Amino acid sequence: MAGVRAQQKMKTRQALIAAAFNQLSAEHSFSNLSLREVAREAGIAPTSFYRHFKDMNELGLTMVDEAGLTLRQLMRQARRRIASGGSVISTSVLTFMEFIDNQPNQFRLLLRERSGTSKAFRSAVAREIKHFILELAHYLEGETQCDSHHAYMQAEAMVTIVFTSGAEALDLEGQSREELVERLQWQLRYISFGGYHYAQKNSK
Amino acid sequence: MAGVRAQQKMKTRQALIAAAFNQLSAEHSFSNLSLREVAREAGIAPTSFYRHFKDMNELGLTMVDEAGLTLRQLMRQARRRIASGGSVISTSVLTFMEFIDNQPNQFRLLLRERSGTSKAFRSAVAREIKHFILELAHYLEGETQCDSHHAYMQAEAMVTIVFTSGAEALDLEGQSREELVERLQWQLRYISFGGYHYAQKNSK
DNA sequence: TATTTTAGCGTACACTTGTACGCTGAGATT
DNA sequence: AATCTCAGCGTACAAGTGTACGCTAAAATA
Repeated sequence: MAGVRAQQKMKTRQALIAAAFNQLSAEHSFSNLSLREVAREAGIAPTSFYRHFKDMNELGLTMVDEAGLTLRQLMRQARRRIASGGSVISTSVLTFMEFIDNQPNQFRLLLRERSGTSKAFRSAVAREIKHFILELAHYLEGETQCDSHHAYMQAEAMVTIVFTSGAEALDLEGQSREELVERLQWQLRYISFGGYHYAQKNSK
Repeated sequence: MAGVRAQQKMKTRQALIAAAFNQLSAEHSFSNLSLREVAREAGIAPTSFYRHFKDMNELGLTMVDEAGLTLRQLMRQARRRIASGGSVISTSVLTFMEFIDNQPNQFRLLLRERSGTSKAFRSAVAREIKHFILELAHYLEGETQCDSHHAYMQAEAMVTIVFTSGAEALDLEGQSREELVERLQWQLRYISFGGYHYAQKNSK
């Protein structure tokens, strides 16, 4: 019961996903990908694509899931680093920047399809980002004892800013990138401080 | 010297631009547009397109400029409203939401091409948004006497959040949209308050 | 061992795309 | 009035697209 067959199928399925991610770049978004080119890079005939996915859309949604998974692993990693004594803000930012450097195409997918042309994609990405926000909100709530609604809004604002800065970071290197990170950290402090203030005020 | 000729040319040029904007929608982004379809809607032969633009790219950049212009007019309008006694935050948010309702496709263009597949587009959009940020930063600097670097970072964070909320607003209506606006306003208050605090602290 | 299942292939087809090329006729210029 | 300019057209083509259909061989099942 080795399942030689199923194993091989999984392998080319992964090859398709890998090929698709690989064809994403600064100049190539998901909607630019063609079934035929993806199949070609994965080493199968165009028509064999359908043995794995009904559609390019189905492939894409799978890719969003994969990127979401990476994002969650990232969060866990950041939490570990913070727990072992890192500054919250700079550790989080650093971790996120590593994500962008290591998996730029996963990030690009989330970034672009968040406001892309398919509602299914937009919802899928929104769902992944919401996980991210909720995690952060939960953390903030525990840490600062503010009410949960304020914690959520604070987390949402932070994630928004981190994401957008990530997008800009994709086009930058070296000095100007460090400046970006610096700005981002200040902006997070603004939100943190302001959020703390209003949450306190409101809880009275 | 009526310039009948030039006048007519301008007219079909505008028809092309209008057709292109019209074909943008939630399900259709600029890179999905085809030269032929745009020409068809504008009522000219595909090959006549080249009498006006070298490229679809050139058309697109023109469209970004136009959207940027709208954005600047918007700012002026918001300033007038504030000057005549409106709350800064709620007036700004309201004005921006009007933009999204009135010119959703101009907004979509800026939103998507900001992280799109053409560097030229990304830079063009970034330039327009930078105007927006600088205007706001200037206003904040004058209003709160904080140092200009902090004012800039504050403005940048605000614009980022407003833009992203705008993107979400495109998919929402009624109740949930009002909730979004409510959240957005809180988030802006966070930044405003936090920004004020750090700017003060730093200027000593 | 005989039978069924299925991942992958090749061919074929109907479309759509961008754009090269040369023509025309109505304004502009002289 | 004679000439020039040029916005718009029609034809044509090569390239690329998604996918329907039927085949094959190897793995799975009986």
